Order: sequence, then C-alpha cells, then structure tokens
Amino acid sequence: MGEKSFSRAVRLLTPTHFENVFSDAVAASTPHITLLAKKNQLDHPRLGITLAKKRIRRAHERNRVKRIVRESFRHHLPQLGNIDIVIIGKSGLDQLSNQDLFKLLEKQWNRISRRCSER
RNA sequence: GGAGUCGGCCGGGUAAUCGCUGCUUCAGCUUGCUGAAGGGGAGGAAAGUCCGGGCUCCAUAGGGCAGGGUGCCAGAUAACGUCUGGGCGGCGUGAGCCGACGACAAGUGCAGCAGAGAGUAGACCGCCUAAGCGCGCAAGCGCCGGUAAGGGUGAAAGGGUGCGGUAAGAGCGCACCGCGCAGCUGGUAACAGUUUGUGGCACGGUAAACUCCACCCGGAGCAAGACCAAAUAGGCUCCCAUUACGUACGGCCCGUACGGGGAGCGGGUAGGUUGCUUGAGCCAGCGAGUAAUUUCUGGCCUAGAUGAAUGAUUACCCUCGACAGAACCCGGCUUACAGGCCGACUCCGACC
Repeated sequence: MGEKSFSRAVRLLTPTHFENVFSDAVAASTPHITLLAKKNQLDHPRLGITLAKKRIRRAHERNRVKRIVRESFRHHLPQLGNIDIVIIGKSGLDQLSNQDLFKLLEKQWNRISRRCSER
C-alpha cells in the first residue's frame, strides 16, 4: 500500500462501524463541521463522512465536499495514527470554497489527533 | 444590415504530479490478494418522479360492479397523457404559435350584482287606443287591454337588414343573409362544400358540476427477486450414555420426565455474492412513407459504484466556464441552464 493511497481499508464501511464511533467518541466542533473520533485496534486511521441531504441540498455539492474531505484525509494520513474519524457536515458547508475547506480540515486533523492521544 | 420564427448540435482545452474504480494482458505467491503496463470511467437535462413499457415476485376459471385514467380524426410505437399528419377554433403583417377540442334537442343541478324580466321569457320608461265599456256636445280622459320597434340594466335580453303589414307592433308575411334537419358531393375519418329539399327559426351558458357515451387499467417494486452463510440462541432426526447429581411427582423406595455427549438436517441474523449492464442499443447506407417511423445490409461495444468511484493541486491558453451528479434499464413529458455554432424560413430597410 502506498503511503498516500485511499483504499477500502481506510474507510468505515458499514453502519456498525459508524455506530461504534458514535457510541463513545471524542468530539471537535466548528461552525461548519463536527468531527467524532475514537481509537481503533488497527495500525492505521479510518474515515467516514456523513452529509445529510437536509443540510446540503444538492447532490453535486455533497459530492464535492466528500471529495475534498477524502483528499485532505489522504494527505494527512500518516500523521493521524490509529483512530476512526467520522465527519458530519452542517448547514452552510457547501458555501465554502475548495481552498477554505482544505484550510479548515488541516487544522481539525491536528486538533482531533492531539485530543485522542491525550485521552 | 436590423427584428423575429422553427429545427439540430456543443456544454472549456492541454500538460505535469498525487489519488479512486471496473476491464484486459503479464509477473509473484499464502489461489484471492499484491505489483506492473495498457485502456475505459456522469448528463442534456443524470433532476422533478408526472405518465408509459420491459424485468422480478405475488395474485388470478370467466365475466361484471366499484374506483382511476384518457377524450376532434387518422397514423406511428413495446406502450403512452408522447410523437407525426390532418380537421376545427383563436392569436400574429408573416415565418409560425396556442387549444382537456366528445355529449347540455337522456336526466339532475348551478349562475353574485344590476335589472320589469335570466330560460315554460319579460310590460319599468316608452309606443298604441282599432274592437268593448264608462264620462263628455266634442276634442279627449279613464277602464279593459294590445305591443318586444326604441330607451335603460347586464358578461349574456331568445336571429340580422330591408320592404310589406298594423291602432301600434311582431317571422305575422316576403326577399336576401344566417341557422337547424334531411339529401347529395369530396374525404379512411374528423370535417368541408352545396346552384338541392325542408322548417319561420331556435336548440342560451356551464360537464377541471353530478352525469352519459367510447376506449384503457390486477398489485407491489431492484430495499423487486435469487444464492452462499459465520458467532450466539433456539428447532427437528438419529446414535451413545443412562452411572452419579439436581429439579418435578411422592411420606419414602422403585419409576417416569427434563437437564448430558456426538453426528446430521432445515430455517435464518450480521456479512457477502448475484440481479448489473448487449439493449424496443448506437452509427452509416440503400429502400418504403407527406411525416412520426420502419424493412434490409454492414459496422461498433460506449460508466457500473455499493458509507457508494469518475477527483485534487499547479502551470499555460481562450470566448474566463451556467444548470447541475448515474444507483435495474429504456421511451416521453416538465422544469433549470453562462455562452457558442450550423441550417431553413419570415418581416422591414438600404444598395445594385
């Protein structure tokens, strides 16, 4: 596996995985997104994205946000450690540009991994 | 050149780096994973989910009722509420565009305000006073009446114009126009025409009012459906053990039932596989047809994800980039849309 690849192994695949994170997680919140994180038993992080249709109406906007999140996650993958992360989009997230999204996410990756390791 | 109508097409490009997901060919092994190379990877609306069909499962002898839909005629089609051609009505100078466009001389119902009267018409103003009656010498006045030509109301007042006729009038009569019915002619039909006959003449509007008529419709949907199948709990069958112990029956013993071990079977949850893209397919050509469409021949394979891929960053160029993301698949409709290209046609103006 390449260092910055994004294969199925680093994704949360089933509803069970998501519920596992929801049940007991460390949260980090901003006006646009909420991050939930929890340590896992693997040697790498995993990512799940939840964008409600109610929050972001149009399908192409939801797709755009997901792609940016995945791309950013991929670039920061080595520094994150063994945690499961779920990203929840809030209303207004589709107003941000690609650059703004990247900046926002970069901060949040650092924040959430620090909080997890403190725990 | 300006203004406009109709039809068709396109929907940023190139390069580098880093990714995602099928396919093909190699290589490796732990035989379903890893690596390499090549090649494919959102739309004209993928959208709204408003119609129609395929497909799947369930139901179903046949027929009817109820309910829903469609609604000028003919054709196209797998089918349609779609499309094409035609008819009729309306709009536009025109190219063209728009129309739920069957039946109210089967029945029932509905219609605010105004107005005398609104559907078997109707005397408010007006017009008339011939006949009959009363008063009066008479003119005339009154009564009984007549009258739909005029005024006025209204969205709409029950054919129009003219002449005759009359007390005044009136299809009361006649001519012309219009209308109904029947016939004839043209057309597959809707419908149109009529130098034909006939009727004095309505049969007002409204059916996205009930209704009537004609035709169509079984239900649910890919989370359809099919297959594989842990862990845990439970079910059935067979075999072994029925020694000991516990519980129940009992005063106690014997005994019976349950709790044991092993093997097999079936249902089935998590999860996985499949359905899943070769199809009423696309392109080209000849032919049929006014056209929608279609026969035949040749060629092509053009996304298939499943917490859900089809992207990000940088650089350059240009006209500086809109609406917007497949989820079983097709045919339509509707709605959104920066900008651009092509063709045909119409009107106006100028030049020759």
